[in-house]
Amino acid sequence: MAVAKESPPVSPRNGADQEAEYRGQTRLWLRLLACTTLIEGELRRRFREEFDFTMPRFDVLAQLDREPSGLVLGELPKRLMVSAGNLTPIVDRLVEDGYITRTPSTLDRRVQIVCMTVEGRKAFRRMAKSHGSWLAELLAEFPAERLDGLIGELDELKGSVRDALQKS
Amino acid sequence: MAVAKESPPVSPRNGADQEAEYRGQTRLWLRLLACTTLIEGELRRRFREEFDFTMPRFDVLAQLDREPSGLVLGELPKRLMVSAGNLTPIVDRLVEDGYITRTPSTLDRRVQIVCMTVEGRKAFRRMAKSHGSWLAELLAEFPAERLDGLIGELDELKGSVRDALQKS
DNA sequence: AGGAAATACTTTAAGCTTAAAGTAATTCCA
DNA sequence: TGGAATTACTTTAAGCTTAAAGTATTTCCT
Repeated sequence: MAVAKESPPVSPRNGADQEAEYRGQTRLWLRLLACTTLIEGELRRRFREEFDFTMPRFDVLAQLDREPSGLVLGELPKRLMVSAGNLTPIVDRLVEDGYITRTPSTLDRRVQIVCMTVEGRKAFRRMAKSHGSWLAELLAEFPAERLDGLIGELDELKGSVRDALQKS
Repeated sequence: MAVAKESPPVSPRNGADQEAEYRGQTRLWLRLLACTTLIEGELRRRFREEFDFTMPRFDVLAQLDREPSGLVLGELPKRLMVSAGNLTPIVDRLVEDGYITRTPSTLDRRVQIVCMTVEGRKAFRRMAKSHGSWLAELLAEFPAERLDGLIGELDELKGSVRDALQKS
């Protein structure tokens, strides 16, 4: 839509030509999605089988692991790129299960501080180690010397998409 | 885990060394996930706003678009890499809404054939066109001449992961 | 001061997702 | 032939996810 609008073709194009215009981008998207789905499914399966845990819960712990003094609850949706409402029940359960604490701020009664417990940190370290080795296993056949190159490309891709989103 | 088992280090390693061993793979995974999440969120938002539709529904139609004579229902979970139970309510609703038909096979009463309707095909074409141009827009800043290279890398990555999964 | 706007978070409704268990039909094979 | 195993699909329970609406608190501004 925006493409056709922003750079109108000199001559009218038929459906096939238009399709050809964005085939590369569509193919890239499908590959990206396939890779992510494949890896995510396997990671989820292993988290469940080995630790009876879910990835969203792990992701929350991973954020808190980097913040010894805890984090304002509202930071989590931003960092994890999920909605705020999403986190409420996930944090609820992590508190229930003793992995984290949720403390109302004394300065602003709307704000809550979440912080990993000692047990939470221990559990996270254990799971993080497995998580890393699972990834190393799953990606073992991909040439290690090309990892950084691919990471760089994906970084650029992410930047491009962010820029495009800013504009729209 | 498997890495440590399959190629035991000559000398014992401390935690930091172990972590370094798979940091590249972890970073790659996080980039991959970030790119996918970013794009997927935007596509979902646009599907909802423009067409009041969801991506899983679109994915089903995309599969059926390539099969003029329909598809055995059981093929969908395989192609879309989702569970069978997942598709039941999605297909239910696509049938309800008139996008597809679901016909019991006369040869095997366990089997159902799903097939796009004329209206479904029309709706799909319209959405697919937008889908493509959205992707072109979102990826517009990424150098077009490097698309194929990245696609190739992701293809290889996918193959590597598939191989690793086969082994495990 | 005191009302409007903004902020932080929760709740709700709808839909996606999976694993596991369940149902019905078919095939396999002894 | 007739029971066991397999296959195709559905159902269920639990959890993730979002958008939108709701609540409580704070800030901003007149």
